[in-house]
Amino acid sequence: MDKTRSDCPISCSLDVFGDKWSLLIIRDIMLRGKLSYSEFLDSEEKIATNILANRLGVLEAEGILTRKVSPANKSKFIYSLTQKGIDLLPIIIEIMDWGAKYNENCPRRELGKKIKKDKAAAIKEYFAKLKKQFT
Amino acid sequence: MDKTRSDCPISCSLDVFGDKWSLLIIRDIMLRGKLSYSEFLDSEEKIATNILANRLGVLEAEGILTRKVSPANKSKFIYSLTQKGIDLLPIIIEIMDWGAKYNENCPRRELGKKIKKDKAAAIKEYFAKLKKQFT
DNA sequence: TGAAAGTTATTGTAAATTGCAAGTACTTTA
DNA sequence: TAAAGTACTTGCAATTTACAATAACTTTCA
Repeated sequence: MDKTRSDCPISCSLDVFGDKWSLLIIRDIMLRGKLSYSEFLDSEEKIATNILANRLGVLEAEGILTRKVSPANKSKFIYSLTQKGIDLLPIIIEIMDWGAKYNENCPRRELGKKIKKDKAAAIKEYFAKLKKQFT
Repeated sequence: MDKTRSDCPISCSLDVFGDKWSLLIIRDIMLRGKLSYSEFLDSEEKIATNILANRLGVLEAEGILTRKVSPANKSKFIYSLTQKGIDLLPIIIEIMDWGAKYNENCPRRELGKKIKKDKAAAIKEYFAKLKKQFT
């Protein structure tokens, strides 16, 4: 991080992921099983390649994700969430819940329905899933 | 809203408040008792006047806050949270908690400590407080 | 072996957004 | 009636973003 605007934890968090793209990358790796640059690139929101490369660099520099060369394909990187990245789950869940509640045209899918039914249980379930997958 | 990038609830939410400033305005009105343009303007992060005016307009257009002329001063507006705005509380809380956890230099204040002790109770307490204040 | 395809970027240019300083229109206060 | 306060708007420079093209590298396949 270059500079923080204040010592408020909300402000410091927004300094890291307060933009239209960072949390969508986190969503893709956290909830949609995407692990590589090309998978992130073909999401429906159509992120530009330079923005994607920039955000992956920032998120890696912030210790939210890490990358290593794919064993199956040495020209490819596999991205993983760190614990700091996994801990973004409740934020993602709350944003998803709010968005689904207030947008007619945003259907709740599997996770969205679980959240509506029992948010705490859904968070717990996905925390366990992510911990198993990434650590 | 002009256009949404997709029908994903996370993407739709970020279309509304996915920037470095919107949630700081929400923080100010939600947690710091700020109610007017000039109060928002003198927060420590130093938002520019044109950005503030633009974000207040967007947040009002999205139905997250409303404004009415101040009874005490007819040249002044008083901003209030709608239910849609109050429902941003869990997002704010989770972002605050994550930021405090991962930033050495972000001390937990009163609410931060409550969150760490019992997040669900803190959210419940503040929901009640906001409901009383704004509805 | 060598051409084609796939992956993770970088570069260039135009458009959009943001930051900063100044000014405006109106109201309240002294 | 002058001064201060409030909620903006405007102009301009700097930064960020979008979009297209290209590069460097690896793997696949004929």
